[in-house]
Amino acid sequence: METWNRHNPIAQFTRQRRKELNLTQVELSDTTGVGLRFVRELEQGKPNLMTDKVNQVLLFFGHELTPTPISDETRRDLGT
Amino acid sequence: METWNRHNPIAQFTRQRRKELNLTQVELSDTTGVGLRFVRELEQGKPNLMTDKVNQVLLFFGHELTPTPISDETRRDLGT
DNA sequence: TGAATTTATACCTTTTAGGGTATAAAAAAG
DNA sequence: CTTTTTTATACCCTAAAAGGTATAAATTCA
Repeated sequence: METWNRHNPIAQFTRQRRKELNLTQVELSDTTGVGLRFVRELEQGKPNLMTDKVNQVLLFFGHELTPTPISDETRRDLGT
Repeated sequence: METWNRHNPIAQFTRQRRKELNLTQVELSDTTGVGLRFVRELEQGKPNLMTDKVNQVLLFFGHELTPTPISDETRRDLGT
């Protein structure tokens, strides 16, 4: 099983934004319409998610998934 | 069923980069290790993909999926 | 401290993404 | 134009994501 990583870009972004708005995971789940379990797996860095669910959450923060140059953080994870 | 969109950021990016390198879908499939069908669905803008598969392809181009502010293109799609 | 709230883990079920392959359509090459 | 290559569509199958819920751990705050 691939390993989870709470510090991947998506997980980190979501958790940070949610906290900034002082929302609980339950509230974020309700407002975005995704399941509570999904919010949790997302924030805990589950390695495999469906893009439309992720975007459903990101949209709430005015964001979406797009390809960007690999970050140092990620490069470190890849052992490069 | 949600509608496909060949012009979404991920689809567009992948197709463009692949062409720049003069690769066929088959070649991209082989070198990245994802199925050929996946490459096709990706480039044709299937609305729902798994993030790790997408990243498996993007990695080949030195990129990865991250949250970015919503583009005008996407905003148009959302009818906003 | 202890009570209340928030987050994390575990189990089961339904749905669907992705792989493989075979075929058709379209594009490129000759 | 005809042939070859590339891309697109259609089918079945398997694996796993996402949902719901119940419980446990951790955090907050009185």
